[in-house]
Amino acid sequence: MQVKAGEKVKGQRDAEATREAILAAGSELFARYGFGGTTVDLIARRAGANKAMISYYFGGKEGLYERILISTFDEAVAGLDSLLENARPADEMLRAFVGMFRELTARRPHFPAMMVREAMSGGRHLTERVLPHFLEMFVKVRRIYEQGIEEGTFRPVDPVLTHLVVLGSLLFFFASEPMRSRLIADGRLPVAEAPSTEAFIRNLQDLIVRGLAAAPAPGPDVA
Amino acid sequence: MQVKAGEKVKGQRDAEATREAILAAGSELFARYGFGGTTVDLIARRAGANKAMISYYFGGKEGLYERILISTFDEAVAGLDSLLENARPADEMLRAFVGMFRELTARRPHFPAMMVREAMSGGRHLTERVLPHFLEMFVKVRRIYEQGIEEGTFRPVDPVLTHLVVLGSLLFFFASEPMRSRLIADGRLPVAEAPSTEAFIRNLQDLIVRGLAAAPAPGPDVA
DNA sequence: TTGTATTAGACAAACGTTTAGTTAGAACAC
DNA sequence: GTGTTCTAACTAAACGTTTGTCTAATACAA
Repeated sequence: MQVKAGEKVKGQRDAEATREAILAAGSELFARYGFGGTTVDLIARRAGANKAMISYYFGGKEGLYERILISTFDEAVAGLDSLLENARPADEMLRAFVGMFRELTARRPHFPAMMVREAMSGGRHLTERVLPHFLEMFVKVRRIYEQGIEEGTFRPVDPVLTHLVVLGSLLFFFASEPMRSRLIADGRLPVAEAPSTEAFIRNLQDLIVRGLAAAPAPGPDVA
Repeated sequence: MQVKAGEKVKGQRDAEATREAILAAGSELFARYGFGGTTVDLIARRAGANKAMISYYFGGKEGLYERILISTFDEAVAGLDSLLENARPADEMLRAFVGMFRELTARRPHFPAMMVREAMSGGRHLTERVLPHFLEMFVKVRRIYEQGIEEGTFRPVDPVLTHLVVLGSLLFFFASEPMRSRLIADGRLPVAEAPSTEAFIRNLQDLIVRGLAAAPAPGPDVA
């Protein structure tokens, strides 16, 4: 992708490209197999680099993992910030949040699995440097639900519990993509191709907004 | 828990108890840290057994993992079967499914994390012996949505996409328990104690049934 | 004694990291 | 330009550790 040139004196072939290749390979493998389920050897091979380069550039396997975690979560926080800038009715905000999440995963396909893994392990690798970014994300979304209840758009539900439903749906859908594509490739599922991401997103948006509605039922469109 | 006694000749102290202890320790650690993130040494220590016992009883680490997977999924299938025996309106069935899932996790606390891990890895350990049980589960739940649409209780939604929302919510809620309890223990969350499971289940049931309703809005009770 | 249960230790393979050395571009002197 | 020096980029090999499994010996109930 984008290589910051000129900034540093280039030693040999393409320093930044190697870094990026390692980051990409690491993201993919860590997301899929977890920290313990991946070897630096495999990461290096997929990146087309020598495995010593991982220590050289990132200070080791742990350093690489943490770097990937931070940059991934940071991007999520940035997406949320731009979303919350201009206030709108809560139901629109909620739809926008789901849409934003979808765009985020288009740029960072491994964000959901990384987040789920951290959630399951109790944040084994969520160091003091990452945790604040992580928590920030949670607090910000919560405001959407509280606003919806205040303005009367939503029923008086528990914001935290409701957010867990939305977030869980999104995370699981994207994180479980490997399973779906494997089952479909093996012909073990009755469908010919994977469900479209767009259809899932629309389905979730409608389901949640309808489920939260204080009034009988709104409805921009029915799927 | 329950020890099947008398079935086999007991050699020394308590053969079955050792097996059970290993199974329990393995379930907990595999669920939390994954297959690669756990060592047989740790499992053995937590089970109070010698690590050679894992090979002795289960044919090694992989054998133990697979055994845990199978028995866990089998219990889920059994729970579903008993649920689908007596037909009721689809919205009731859906509430019952969510409730059944909750009871299942009470008996098998590590089922959600195990399932999520398999989904993320593309079923790395889902061998030919486990897969059928896994798929059976999916097909059975799908019927609930199809029935609801047929009988007019639900809007005409995509059954697979909708099920992904429900399942994802449930799996993530239970699988992410380690993260929540850690954050609360560290005082990093504004709440004093973890949200109650019952509250989450009720919240999800109401949200989904309302979100799927064809008619304006039913509602046994509002949380 | 017989057979199951259990253990400590040995073992090779796999792993992450370090090291020593090589390559090649850039900077400088002339 | 030419030659020299310097340094970042990179590699292959080695290292020490960890890991899962296997072995030989032991404990004990039947």
